[in-house]
Amino acid sequence: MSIVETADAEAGGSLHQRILSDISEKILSGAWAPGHRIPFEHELSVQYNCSRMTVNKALSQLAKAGLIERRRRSGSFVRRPQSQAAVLEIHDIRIEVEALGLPYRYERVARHKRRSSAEDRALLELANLGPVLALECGHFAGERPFAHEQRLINLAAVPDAAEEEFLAIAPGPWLIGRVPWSEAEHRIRAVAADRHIAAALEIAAGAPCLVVERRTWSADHPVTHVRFTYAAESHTLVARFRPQG
Amino acid sequence: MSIVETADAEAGGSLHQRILSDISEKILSGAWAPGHRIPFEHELSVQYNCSRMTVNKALSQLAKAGLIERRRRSGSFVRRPQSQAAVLEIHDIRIEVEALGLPYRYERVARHKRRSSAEDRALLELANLGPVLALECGHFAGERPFAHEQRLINLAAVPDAAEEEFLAIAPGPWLIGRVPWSEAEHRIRAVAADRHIAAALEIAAGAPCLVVERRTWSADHPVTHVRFTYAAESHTLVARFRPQG
DNA sequence: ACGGCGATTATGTATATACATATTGAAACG
DNA sequence: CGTTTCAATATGTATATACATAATCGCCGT
Repeated sequence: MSIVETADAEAGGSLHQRILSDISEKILSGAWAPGHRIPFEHELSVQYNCSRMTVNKALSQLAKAGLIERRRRSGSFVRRPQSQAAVLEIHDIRIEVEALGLPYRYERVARHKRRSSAEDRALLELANLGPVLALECGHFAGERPFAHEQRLINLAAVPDAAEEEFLAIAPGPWLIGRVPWSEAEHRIRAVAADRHIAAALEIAAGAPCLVVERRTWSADHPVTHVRFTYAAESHTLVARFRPQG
Repeated sequence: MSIVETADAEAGGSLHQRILSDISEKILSGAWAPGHRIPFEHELSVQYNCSRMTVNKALSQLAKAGLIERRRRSGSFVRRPQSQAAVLEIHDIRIEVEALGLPYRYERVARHKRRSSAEDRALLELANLGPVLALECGHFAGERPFAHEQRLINLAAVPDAAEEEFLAIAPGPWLIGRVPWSEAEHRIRAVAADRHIAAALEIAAGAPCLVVERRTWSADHPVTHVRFTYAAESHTLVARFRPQG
């Protein structure tokens, strides 16, 4: 029967959002097993006391997300989940280089403390204004540049970083242990080297590079955003895993 | 002026689908650069001779897919190519493409059955000689090439594959379910497009591409090696995770 | 000039309605 | 008895309309 009526506390704000999250909760919790037929749009519109269009919006999104399957004239059904979890390990460049048997060298190129620009805040997903530390560093394998690092540190989350020069120690290892991260996000893509990167990596402008960006949070506070750029020949990311667990 | 009127040949079928793919084509092709303001809902509804709701549906999906950003009172803007892609876990291209709200199309380009060459055996980490199936396939998002697939299948491990033409179904989905994999390895790197890849992806030779290679084993037997090549603009891998819970 | 305030505007959500489309199940028919 | 036809039904798409919400612009008064 109707759960709603008074529309008490909820998250999404909008009604279709709420319907969507109610249903996906049922599916993800296992209350509605794969194959289970979801109430018809018409029934849900009565339950939630809304129009069919609103229910349709929610169900369409669930279908696009792959949680349910819709069949005309038959109804909507919970789909079997079909994903495997893979975890990409966080890599420490020194270890990568040394694993290659090459001597590792670190170099701090630049360091600026500043009020966060709009771009900084976008990269960090930082809501409020506040100071950031912008760093630029080189990582070398033997004589050759191995990776170029561009990093932002949210000084509101890590005030100690303001006092550190990062001349002897790279920001990655410095942060680890000092700031326990609770969540991280990697973005991996290929780009053409611009002039700045080309010079830093000693490659031709326009040459393909692998970019790995990582954003890290600690207890919902953005901590750091870092972009590593590797010359194409120098690097391959490897992730090995087994299905499920 | 109105491009539509008679609603000539198109793909998605529905109007909002068509609007969506028109706009994403403009964005993915670079015709509308990041920051570009997209016509207002009102303007598009005039252009396409439809209601604002229909345009809204298309733009909302584009926003959810991350291609555009919508700001009240200001309009909708092309976002920086932090395009979208499912997490590293699922690597089903159809799902990635459909998550963008674009129609997916698959095409088998070539298929050869042959005795494994030395290179084949190296890619598959295959110890003994034996037949392999070499496939080349195209994956499209709307009209644009999204990814190029080059695959080897170890026929000793999957004899059924010798009888399959892979004209209607992509080898990835075909293999899943038929061959339970026990282990997989990903290699991710950036390369410059050679002539073959450039032609397949409709990009310039030498342009940066993201290459994802996956090797899969089932009970210690190599099953398949696949290489997906993406044009740089079209793809960003995203992996988000927590250390434990 | 400066700061506040309301009007304007684009998007966000929801509604009632309409018709299209695919599929099911049952009735009609050879 | 099998097949065809047809109506019922659930989803798919589109429309006109309405009001909410947020952000911007310009006006106004101090």
